[in-house]
Amino acid sequence: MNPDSWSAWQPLPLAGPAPEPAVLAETLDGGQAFRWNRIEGRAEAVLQPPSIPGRAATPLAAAIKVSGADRNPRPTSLDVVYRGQWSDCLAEIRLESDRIEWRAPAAIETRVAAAIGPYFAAGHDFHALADGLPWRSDAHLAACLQAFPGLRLLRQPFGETLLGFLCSATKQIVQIKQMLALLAERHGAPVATELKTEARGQKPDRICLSPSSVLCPPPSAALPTWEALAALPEPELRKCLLGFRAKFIHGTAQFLAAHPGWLEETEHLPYAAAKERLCSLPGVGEKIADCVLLFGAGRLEAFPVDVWILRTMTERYGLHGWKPAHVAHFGRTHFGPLAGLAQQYLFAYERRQS
DNA sequence: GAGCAGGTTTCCT
DNA sequence: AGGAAACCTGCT
Repeated sequence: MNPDSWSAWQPLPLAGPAPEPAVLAETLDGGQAFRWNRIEGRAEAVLQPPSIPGRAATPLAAAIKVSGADRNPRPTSLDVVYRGQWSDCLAEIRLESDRIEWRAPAAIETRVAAAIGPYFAAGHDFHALADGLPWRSDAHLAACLQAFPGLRLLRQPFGETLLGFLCSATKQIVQIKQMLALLAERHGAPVATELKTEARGQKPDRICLSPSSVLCPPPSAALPTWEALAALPEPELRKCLLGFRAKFIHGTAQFLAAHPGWLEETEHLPYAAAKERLCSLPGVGEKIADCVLLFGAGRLEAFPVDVWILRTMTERYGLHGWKPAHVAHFGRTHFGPLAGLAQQYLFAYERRQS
């Protein structure tokens, strides 16, 4: 077996409807997670355009599609591949017409196979869950649900989610991704060193980051553990573009190092208790705590209020002049125990508008 | 070159 | 309690 190779593509069975490309993009790269990047479509994908049911691909149509793909970077569904990482896993995801497929470096395939289902909360049918939201009496919510069919919440590793959102204060997604990539590259453990061999020997995939990116090589290191972060002096952290967040991350790392097991206990506490504990960490307020619990602990009652949600609730729900804390309370009572799921749809919708 | 960005903390009234 | 200002830094 060649350790440099990738496993075969295999289906990722997710409960609920398959997302369309834009919805998959929103799920992986829309602010829940910061470690997914769209990579260039592969030759194999371009040469095998999907046969769309009901629209048989004539040779001419196929030829047009292929030549069009050559000139035009706009991807067809099979061209779209995302590469992402979490804990000590690295995987690629692509969208078939009716399902999601994944693959991993062959050397870590077993590990990824065991972890990818939980990461995607594969057993949760979010579409069915969303039916329990008050969309029947809330026209805007109904529009948001309809606009993003197949949108999912991820269930990321708790500690990594905390790190990601500690980086998020007044930063855009691209910049957060840069910080985390830098942290991983400089202070994280390599995930699949075999890949580096492959990347050197063959043509590496291009990483697509919106602005001219700091990140040319595809990331292949895990994020640093909190233990590793605790061993770093704060100036070292500042070198990773963290700015004033470095102090918070340093402080949190010191606290966690002094309280073994604290993070894992927090992860399994009920929502209110977990949130209270998270908010006691330096740099963690209500918003970040809710994000960590929603995206890193599966607490669907968490209702993070960021500027997008604030805008939504102000403009579309008429809550002019409300403070974030009041908006959060309104959201939890109006949307109920799945408020966090509603939040994700509202968030995606609002972002698309601008 | 000034202003701003998916937030929290601190310092005010 | 509630409302500014400060905190870093890279990008437009």
